[in-house]
Order: sequence, then structure tokens, then C-alpha cells
Amino acid sequence: MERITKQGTAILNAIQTAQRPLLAQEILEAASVEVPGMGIATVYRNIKSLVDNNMLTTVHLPGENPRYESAHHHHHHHFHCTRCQKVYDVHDCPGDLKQLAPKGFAVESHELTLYGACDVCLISPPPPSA
Amino acid sequence: MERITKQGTAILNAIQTAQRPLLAQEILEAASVEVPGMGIATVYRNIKSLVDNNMLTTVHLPGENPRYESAHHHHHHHFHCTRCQKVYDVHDCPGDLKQLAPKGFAVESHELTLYGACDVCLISPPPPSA
DNA sequence: TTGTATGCAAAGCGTTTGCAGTGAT
DNA sequence: ATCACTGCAAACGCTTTGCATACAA
Repeated sequence: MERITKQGTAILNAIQTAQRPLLAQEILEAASVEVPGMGIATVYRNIKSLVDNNMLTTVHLPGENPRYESAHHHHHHHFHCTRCQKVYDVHDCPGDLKQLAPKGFAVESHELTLYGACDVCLISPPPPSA
Repeated sequence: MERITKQGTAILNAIQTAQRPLLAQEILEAASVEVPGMGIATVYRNIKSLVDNNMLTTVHLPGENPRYESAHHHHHHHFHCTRCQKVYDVHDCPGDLKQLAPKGFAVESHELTLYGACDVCLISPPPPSA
């Protein structure tokens, strides 16, 4: 990313505006509002360069395609809503988990994903589909 | 799976012998020792039917292709060795994590992955590759 | 004007599926 | 003799890459 393009700007805007990690496809949809007709390849190329420049972090959740969020520099986890499939940041952490590993193993880091219902889905449950 | 085939037997053997979750490719390699020439599609089809019959569980780790292990019926987590890339079961659990979620969110379950070095890699570190 | 970033389309990678043939019952 | 299971190859969904063009500098 050496040049500023409207596509690049729209992509960065989309990610920074969303207060949660987005899929490549969601980034495309959000950025396309600003720049209609942009291609998914451009999204991936911009993501890659933003990740390389530490402006973005990749959020890998179990069994999910990667999502992307603005690089937070503090340790955090994620909450995956099983109703709407959206992913939210969780700023709390259970703390030291070194003692959980089998004997002789050295724990260096951990990833935690919480599952359940987000506040929106708890308040307005999806209608019982026939 | 209504008929017993040598491929199916070899696949189940491979998974039960391994004391850790295996990738489809690893299952193919292990089962191929017993039944040379078997195809990856057969592995996937057998996996699917074993999972449907609750003989196998799918282990999804962040950013990883799915692995498969014999269905344990107790809650457990996984340890991913960052040296050899193997995945091991962790039978311990940090316990109640409900209070970690944002206010208004309901936690129903969680997934935890530990990262670090397994016992084998700690004892025999891979040689410094030139 | 220069050459990076884009859009399109093709290629990759892991997984799934269609089809004709094999082999367990 | 059936017909479920297999191997092969094509199809799929997501991501990456090649190439000619557009546009930021």
C-alpha cells in the first residue's frame, strides 16, 4: 500500500467502523456501499497489506473463515453468537492457564472462544421459522 | 456404513491408534500403510459417517483444517504444539467462564486452545535449520 | 508519465459429490 | 446377484495470483 485509493480507504473505513471482526465478504459488502463494483481480490490484497503493516489482525475462530479487526494491542478473546453468527471482542481473560497442560508441556499462549447469545439476540430472538 | 470394508477398518484403526486428533491427510497416510492406494475421498466419506454415528468428533482449531479423534464424552480442550504442529488433548478446564462475556451476553459453551511446546519437542528440539 | 493498485478470470487448496465399477453380503 | 463402498475426476467455496488496464503520484 504505497498509494491511497478509494478502495483502500473504503476497506479500512469498513473495518474500523465495525465494532467487531468482519469476514472478507462482509468487508466487501460494507466497502462496496462507498465504492460500488469493487472486487473481492482487492479486499484480500488490502487485508494482506494491512496485516503485514500491523494495522489489522486476523481473527481465527474454530471452524470459521478468518475475520479481521483493527489491531488492538492488548490481549483479548472473542464471543461467537450462535444465533446471528456475529463475533464480538471479549476484553476479559481467565488468566494463567499454564497448569492445564499435560506434564512436560510448556504453555506459551492460548486462544479462547465463548459461545452463546449476544445481547441483541437475547432481546429480539429470531422469529420461529415455520 | 452398512458394510465392513478394509478401508473403513484401516481408517478407524488409524484414528483409534493415534492418541491425538488427526488431519484427513494424516488419516489417509496412516490407513494407507494397511490398505495401499486408498483415496482421500474414501477417508472423507468414512469420517463423515463416523461423525454422524457419534464414533468420531471433529476438532476445529483456530486457522487449522479440521482434525478428528475418537468421540470422548467428557469436556476437554486441546494443546497445539507450535514446533511439530501436533495437537494433543488437554483434560483440564479453567471452569466457569460466564463472567468474562460482555454484559447482556449469555455464555453457553467455550473452546480453549493452548499453544506451546510439547514434551517431545522440549526434549529434542528440532535442529537449527541453516 | 510512471508504475502501483485494480478488476477479471484462472489457479490453488481442502473438502464434497457424481459416476461407473468393485466387492461385501 | 445386489447395491453399498470405492477410486477417479470434476465441482465447490474461499483465497491467491497473473495479466492487462486504470489511476494516484
